[in-house]
Parts: sequence; structure tokens; C-alpha cells
Amino acid sequence: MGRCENCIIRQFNSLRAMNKEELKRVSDTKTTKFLKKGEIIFGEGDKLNGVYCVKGGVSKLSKLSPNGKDQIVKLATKGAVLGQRSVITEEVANLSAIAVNDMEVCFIPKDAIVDTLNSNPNFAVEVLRHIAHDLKEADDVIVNMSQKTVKQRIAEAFIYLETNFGEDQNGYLALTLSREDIANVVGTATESAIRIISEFKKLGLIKASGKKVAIANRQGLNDVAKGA
Amino acid sequence: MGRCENCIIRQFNSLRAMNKEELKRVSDTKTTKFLKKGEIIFGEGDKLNGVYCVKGGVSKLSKLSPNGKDQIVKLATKGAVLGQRSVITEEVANLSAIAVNDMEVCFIPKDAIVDTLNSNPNFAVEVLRHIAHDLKEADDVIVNMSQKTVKQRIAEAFIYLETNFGEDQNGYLALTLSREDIANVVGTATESAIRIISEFKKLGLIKASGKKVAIANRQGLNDVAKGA
DNA sequence: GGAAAAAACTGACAATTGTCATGTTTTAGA
DNA sequence: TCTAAAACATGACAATTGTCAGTTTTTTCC
Repeated sequence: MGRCENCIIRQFNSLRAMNKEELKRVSDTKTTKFLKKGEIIFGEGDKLNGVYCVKGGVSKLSKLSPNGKDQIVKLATKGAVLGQRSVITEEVANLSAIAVNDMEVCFIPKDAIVDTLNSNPNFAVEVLRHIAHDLKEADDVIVNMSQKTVKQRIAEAFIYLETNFGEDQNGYLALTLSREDIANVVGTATESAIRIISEFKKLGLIKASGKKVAIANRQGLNDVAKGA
Repeated sequence: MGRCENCIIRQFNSLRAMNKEELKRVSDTKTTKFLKKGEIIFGEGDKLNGVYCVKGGVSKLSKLSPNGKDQIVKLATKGAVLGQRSVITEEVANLSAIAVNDMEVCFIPKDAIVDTLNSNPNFAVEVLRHIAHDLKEADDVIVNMSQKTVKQRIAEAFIYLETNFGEDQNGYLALTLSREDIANVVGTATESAIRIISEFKKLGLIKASGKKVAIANRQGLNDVAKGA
């Protein structure tokens, strides 16, 4: 089992503001878990006894709406710390976290986090910065959701996937989502998403091989996203 | 000019975690401002040199979407601290803050906030709790926006206004919003909002006298909000 | 490799929502 | 109090999006 002190992932999240002893404590109490695609890290309403630091793979953070549809609020990848918010506010989880592909995560019991928050202002401020950034992103999502058409949001989603997860060696988006997941990200019916994706293919904006999608005309997609 | 040490508003926000000296510093550097309905506290893209503590009145926090429509992300009332997020992340404001009715706010230069964040973990954690709570609310708004109909969201908006701002002595909602503002809260066209509000009146769910609105059938409104 | 299951896709249609045009009422200010 | 401006309201129609009912393709796993 690796030591947090040597973990490069830490540079991407708030744990980098911990000092040596604090980090040692985290390292001594953490446990590493491997999850297969589709497995649940935690569910809406679960009481969380710690946070999950994502070492590899991607998780979708989603919430079930009363009408039975899932809304994906965020995709979390390497470096993300899941469950942080719930641990801070001492509430049950507001979102579910489900593995989109195979994942490796470290579970860190909450005491190590909470105690450090209360004693090390650098760490508290660093966590604060991250959560504040998440809040800004969430506000932007609210605006997108309510002011853009489904077509625009799907175009944006592809651009988002490219800029955040990159492409594989063949130029396909490195993160492959099912049509249903894409629909749940942009908040529309699966059929609507499929229809628009087909249209994008016909227009030559993207190309697809099975579920793999590649951006074929970035500028064109951008124009659609901007409503041109 | 009042002293922060004696200000009851402080009990509602993160400033309650400040100690005597810190509070004294805030009190010595703060300035009080009075704003009329419609006045701008700060605008999207402004560089903020401090935060605004709301002593009275209500502000709408909104963002202009590329299509020229405003999306109201949040309504802030007594006790809210505006601009906190931007000061923490050292970014320009992501949202505009505009007075919905006459307001009184205290401007607190950012140094007093930032220095305390860096030195007093209690304060940092208290701010963290507030921002974390805001984040949860924002996530919930995302789900509502994307999974509920305009009718449901308008019904919810009235219930929200009642539970958060209360009623006046005649039973009307204490906070009166224009139809346009309501449309901008729920993310729809003004005409659509007007139509649905008219429908609610016909159904006896609400009654209206001019722009003042009263909830006439809470259970019925609730049913609409839940999609029954 | 083949069967079963899951995912992707398509068409037809209905419901919701947006837009534009216009009239009416309310509000604010001289 | 009167008037102009703003806000509210409504109709007609178009565009977007959702739903249902299927078919086809892809994936999974024995």
C-alpha cells in the first residue's frame, strides 16, 4: 500500500496543504479500494464516515429526482475528493457516487480530515478554495441548464469531455459515456440525446464508432454550443 | 454607526466565529451602505475588494446568459454575506448582486476577512460550512432545473418565498418579485411565467392583488410542485 | 460462437415552452 | 392628478422536447 506522503494525486487536491504529521495520520488510517464500472461508492442519503480520494478512473455524482430520473451533477476524476461536503456539514450524502469505469479510490476516515480542518488553517482554507470553486461551477451549470437548449448543452458536454478527459491515441474521447449518461448530464430524455447525437454525426461535427465518440469539427461544435 | 460586536445579524453568518479582536478590526474598517431597489451592489466580472454583509432587504444574485437573459441563482437576505466566494478564490465576481428592494449592507474590506481565514481555523471552518451548504443548495437547484417542469418550478418558487421570507400581516408574501424576476428565478420566459401564474390564480392556488401574491391553497401548490 | 440482455436508434405523436404581436393595467414621477 | 413608462396579460403560432412503441445493433457472458 502506497504512502500518501509520496502520492502525486495529492498535489491536485486540498491534501497538499497538510503537513507531515497530518499526512502520516491520513496515510495510517486510509484504506484503498478498487471499484468496477457501475459499482456504488456511496449513495444519496448515506451517512459518510470519511471521504474518498480518487486515484484513478471516473465517478459520476448524481441525484435521483422525484420523477425517477437521475441527474448527473458532476464527473469526478483523479484528484477529486468525494464526500467532502457532507463530512463538513455533517449531513448525509446529497448525491450518489457511482463508478463510470474501473476506479481506484482511497477512503480516508473523517476524523483525520475534521481534526486537521480545526487545527490547520492552511488546510481549511485550501479546502475552502476547492469548495468555493465547485460552487462557482455549480452556479454556471444552473445558468446553462436553464438558459441553453438541449442541443447546445450536448455540444458543450462533448467539448467538456474533451478538455477535461482528453482523447485516446485514435482521437476518440478518452471518457466514454453511454447515451443515457450523456442525457443525464445535460438533463434531457435519452431519446432526445440520441437524436441530437445522430444529428451531430450527420452534420460531421462528431464521428462515432460504437459508443466511442470523436470530435470531428471542434469549431462547428463550439458554434452549436454558443447558439450560432 | 453600529459596532459589529453588537450586531445581531452576525449570529446568522460566519462572522460569529470571529473573536473579539478580529471583530473589532472588521468593525473599524467596515462601511455601511444603503441601496435603493434596483441598485447594483456589484456586477459580474467586477473585482471585489471585500464582502457585503446584508443587514436588511433582499438581493438577487444573477448571471447574464449569452442569449441575453438573466438567470437568478439565489436570493440573499439578512445575514447573507455576498462576494465571499470571489474573495476566497481571488477571482472576479461570477454573479451580479442587485437590490430587489431597499437594502442596508455593510462592506467589509477583504483583508480583515482573508487574514482571519488564515489565522483562525474556527472562522475558516465556519465559512467552509456556509459555502458547503450553498453548494448543496446549488446542486439541488441543478436537479430541479433539469428535471422539473416550469409549472412545478413556479409552484416551488412560491413555497420557497413563503418559507424563506414569510408573509405580511395580510397574508401576502413578504417578498414581492416582478413576474420577470420570477421567470428569471425558475429559468423560463416571462410570458410563460405570467401564463402559469394566471392559471394558478384560476385554480385558486394563489391570489394576487397587483404584484402582491398570497398563497391560497398551500397543499394544492405543494401537489403541483411534486408533480401530482 | 451464440443466446440473451442491454444499449442504441427511429418514427409518430403529444405536451411543453418560447416567440411575437398586441392590448390592458399598474406604477412612478412630474 | 395626469401621463408616460413599465409591468402584466393574452392570443396565435412555431419550435423544442418528451413519450411511447417499436426495431436494430452492440455487448455480455455462458
